[in-house]
Amino acid sequence: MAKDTKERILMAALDMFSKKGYEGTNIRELAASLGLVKSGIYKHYESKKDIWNSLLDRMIAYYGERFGSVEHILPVPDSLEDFFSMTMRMVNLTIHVEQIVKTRKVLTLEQYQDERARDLATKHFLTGLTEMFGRILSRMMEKGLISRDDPEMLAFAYATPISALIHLCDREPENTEDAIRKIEAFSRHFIVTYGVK
Amino acid sequence: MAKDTKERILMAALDMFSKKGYEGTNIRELAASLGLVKSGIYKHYESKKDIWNSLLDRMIAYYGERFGSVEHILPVPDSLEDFFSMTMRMVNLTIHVEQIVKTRKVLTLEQYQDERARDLATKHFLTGLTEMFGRILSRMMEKGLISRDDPEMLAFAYATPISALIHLCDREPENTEDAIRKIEAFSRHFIVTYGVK
DNA sequence: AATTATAGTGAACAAAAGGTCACTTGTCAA
DNA sequence: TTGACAAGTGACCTTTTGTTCACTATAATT
Repeated sequence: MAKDTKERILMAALDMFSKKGYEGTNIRELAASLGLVKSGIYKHYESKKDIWNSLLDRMIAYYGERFGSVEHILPVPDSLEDFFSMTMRMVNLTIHVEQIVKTRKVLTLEQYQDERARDLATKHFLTGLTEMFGRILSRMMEKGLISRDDPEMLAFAYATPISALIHLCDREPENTEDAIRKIEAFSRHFIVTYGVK
Repeated sequence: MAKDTKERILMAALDMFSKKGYEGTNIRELAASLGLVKSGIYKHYESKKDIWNSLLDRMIAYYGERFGSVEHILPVPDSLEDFFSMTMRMVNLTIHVEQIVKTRKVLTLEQYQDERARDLATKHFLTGLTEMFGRILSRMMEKGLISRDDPEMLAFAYATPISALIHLCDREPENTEDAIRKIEAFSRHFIVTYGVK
């Protein structure tokens, strides 16, 4: 009689939704993966949709924690090398933390069905990363590390190729190492192009 | 008693799959959207999976036609302005031709379920565009329009931001105009950065 | 004109889906 | 010790799902 069953259901749902999508997920299997029977689920959630909405609530809240409070520890790199390694640290995190990977997959699968998923997808895949790099690059320009340019445009040009390769890792996990090397190469190329020597 | 029912089923399936995904699509609705009853479908396809596989066959064949035969009319721009307008023409096509949009959506939704969809997704979203721009940029470097650099890297840096905004249009069609303006701005910025004045 | 293949219908079916409910069991408070 | 409550079970219900099949009507073939 675990008290954390409600939480475990949410995590199992994230797992199944990220693999089979909302429609492809069935409650029996979900319950079985937790070692209980389907009716047990309904002691914690009213319906399948309720699980879904709770999961989305969670994802939105989590996203707000990490990216929402913008100035939430924003270490400005003090060298181009620092900028590079900071990028790679972030990339490795985003690629290897299971929960983040699953979140991206779920948003990918449900973006056309659920409006909140749609909005969160845009943040995750586009505006979030871009805004973050926008602030960083802007500071780096002030510091003279990056040549003066439109920081938003540079951030977009930096974030989206990286995002594309992160998506590739989600789709083809067996090619993760290749993708990471490509991100490294891209980052270095970006620094050569826009960095101040 | 239309002879082209088989074809119409495929197009209706593309439409529904792109909206609701494979699992979310049901045969009754699919049949109804064509003005016939569900059992009629089975006169043309053995099963739902058969429809899906036929659709994938079609998408793969179509992709091969457009991108596969690489040198299939590859007009090399003879000015930077030409490169820009060529980009925008391609973008407008890819964003506004319904069938292409639906194909992207289907691949997005089924990329984790079906291996062929997965492979095609990578081509559509990443390698296809990149290879194409790689060839173009390589020629432009030879012509002295673009500064000498790694053409593959430049192509990647050019294709993926555009691809990200195409995805945005699929997700948020109401923001299509904004996205197109952003692509224009990005393309111009790219040309300023790498173009030879 | 007779026949045959093709396209489509409607009823029926088995399996799987989400969900409900009466019931048991273990935990904690009074 | 007792009572209340939360957590979990198993049987059951309804709907929806993909699929089949006997049958009809039309178009093409002999």
